[in-house]
Amino acid sequence: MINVTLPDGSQKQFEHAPTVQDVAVSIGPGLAKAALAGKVDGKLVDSSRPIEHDARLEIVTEKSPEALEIIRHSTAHLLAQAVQRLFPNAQVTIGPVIENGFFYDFAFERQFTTEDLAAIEAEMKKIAAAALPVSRSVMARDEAVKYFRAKGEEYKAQIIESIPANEEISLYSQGEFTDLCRGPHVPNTSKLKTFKLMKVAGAYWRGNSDNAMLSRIYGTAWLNDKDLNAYLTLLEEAEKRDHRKIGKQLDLFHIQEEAPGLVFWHPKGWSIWQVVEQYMRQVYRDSGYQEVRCPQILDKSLWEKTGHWANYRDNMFTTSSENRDYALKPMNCPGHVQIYNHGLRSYRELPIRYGEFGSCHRNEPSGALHGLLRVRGFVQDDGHIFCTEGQIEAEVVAFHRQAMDVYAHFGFSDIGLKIALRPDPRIGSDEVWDKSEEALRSALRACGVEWQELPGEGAFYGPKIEYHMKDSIGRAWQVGTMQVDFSMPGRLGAEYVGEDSARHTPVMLHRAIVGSMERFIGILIEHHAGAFPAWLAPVQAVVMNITGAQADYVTETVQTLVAQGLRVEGDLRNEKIGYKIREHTLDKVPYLLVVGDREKEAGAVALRTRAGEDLGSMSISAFAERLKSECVRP
RNA sequence: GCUCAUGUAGCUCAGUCGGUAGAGCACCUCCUUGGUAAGGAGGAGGUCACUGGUUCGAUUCCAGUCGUGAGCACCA
Repeated sequence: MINVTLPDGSQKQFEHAPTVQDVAVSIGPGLAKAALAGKVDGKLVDSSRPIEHDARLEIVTEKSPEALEIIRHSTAHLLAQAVQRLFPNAQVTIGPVIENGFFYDFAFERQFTTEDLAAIEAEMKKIAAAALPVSRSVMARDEAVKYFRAKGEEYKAQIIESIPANEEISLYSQGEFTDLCRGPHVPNTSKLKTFKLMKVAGAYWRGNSDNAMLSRIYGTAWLNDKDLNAYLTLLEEAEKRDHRKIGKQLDLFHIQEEAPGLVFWHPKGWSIWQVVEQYMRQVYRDSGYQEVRCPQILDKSLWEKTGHWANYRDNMFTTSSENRDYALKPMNCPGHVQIYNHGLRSYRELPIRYGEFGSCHRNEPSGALHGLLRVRGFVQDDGHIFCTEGQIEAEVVAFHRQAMDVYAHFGFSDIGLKIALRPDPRIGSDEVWDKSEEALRSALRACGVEWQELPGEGAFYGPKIEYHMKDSIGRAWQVGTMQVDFSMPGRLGAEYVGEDSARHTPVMLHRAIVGSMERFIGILIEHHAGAFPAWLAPVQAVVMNITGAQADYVTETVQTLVAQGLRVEGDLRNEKIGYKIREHTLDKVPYLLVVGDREKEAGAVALRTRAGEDLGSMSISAFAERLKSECVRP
């Protein structure tokens, strides 16, 4: 007798071990039809799995949170089956579920192309329509290796060989197709209704660039068409916001062939940059930093001391002159240490905080470049704090609060915190790492916030807090960072005289709030879709005349507003007012000021927002006050 | 860096099964002075990314280089 307890607490008895499906049938035909899988004592299993002892059971249907993952996983198998039907020589490798979908990597004599996708997708639809039952079987490991090798599936055999010999290997079959898989899967292929193949790409076998390049097919799968369409709409929305596209449309910046990964800032883009930089400069002042400026190019010997020359030379741009080798700085910290070292420091001076808008160059691999988001030349709002161990926590807490204020001011309220812990190749003893990691934890604890920990993700010289901010369409971007470094000050000979009149090595904190200015502005562009709030907008208002009769008045009005520090332009072109409004609306100028005889007469402007809202007529000074009030720092 | 795709006027794109190219917008000139998302007419503008090869002839086909895009790898 098997006792099955359902989520509502009710119990059902069965003579012999029932399958999940049997239990569903016993509850009702609707549930029987909807069952995708089961959760037996909290463990996900196939609906065909027998329940052999008393257990709690939850029937997984489309309404369950686990449903999507099961469907996506099964759709990955569907993809593999379709590919092998159309391309019998293609070997299967792995096909996991990822955010919003799945992929499957194949080893094939050529890469798949976009043209192949349509045929593959059609075959998938055919298999789904055939409602092939999906069945699970178990095999001993070595037997499974032989089985796949006999089928010519070398990659699959390798995967299985890496599984411990005593472990049970489960296989899933649908029609002629069998794949190694943990499962669970849907009971038959007709449960897979809403999917779409998205793109093809190369991917290294086992994620290692020394290995063969496989052909990867990405797909997405959802419970219904509505969800699929919502996802596709989101992708379209993201594409519309692409900062490379908007940067071109709004004439903010460009990148050209002669300078890959390096940005030419146009007047309007530089205007945004200046607003951000001046704001961050004020943040430096407000939080006790002294702004400094260091050379771009430094002798090789310095990079040897820091360890860069040995470990990161490939990523540094180098140059030479008169038999000396130099490198363009990839980071600002060594420079700041030189300033710190220029004089004998006392414990009384600590903490010393230096801030720089530090221009850095890193020779990123060409394939990594991406608009403003991944560049070879960039400017960081980079600061370094030299302090004692005892001062770390207070400094981290102060930084955290400041950073959160800045993000809020830029319109980001959802910030995720992560602590990246010791990586494998690293410098410094475990004791120092324990101390550093704990310092970050206790600082965040003092701030009363939650964080996630990422083992192995820290920098080689110390752990770091990462700030990830979510934008208006829910994408998270890593921006700020706070890193504890017990190593570099010692390597570069930084010291201070302590209370005991002996020399000590200070701790160094590396910190940035916006991170790279280029990247941050790219994120701002995408977050606002180019419609910047007035305080950031390159042009805050355009004054336009209806006929030539108001030209002088427009010029005067522009001068009045510009004199007050507002970014205002006039549009005196011989065009109809509708044309000018359309154009500046598309340029996403926050305020459009229309001037006809009536306004000229009254010394006023007629105000319209880029959203098309008519704010009526107001005096020039009233408008100036309105705009200024929007630009005030909190 | 790797795989695949891609590179035509300032922008967005068409086109040439090999005979040196076309649209819309933008730009310039003229007409129009019009009250809230495109008034009209005309004009100018391209060594079709670069370098080689095949060919009577290449922007078109082939190879390489560079850039860009999507992934992968990388991101101190």
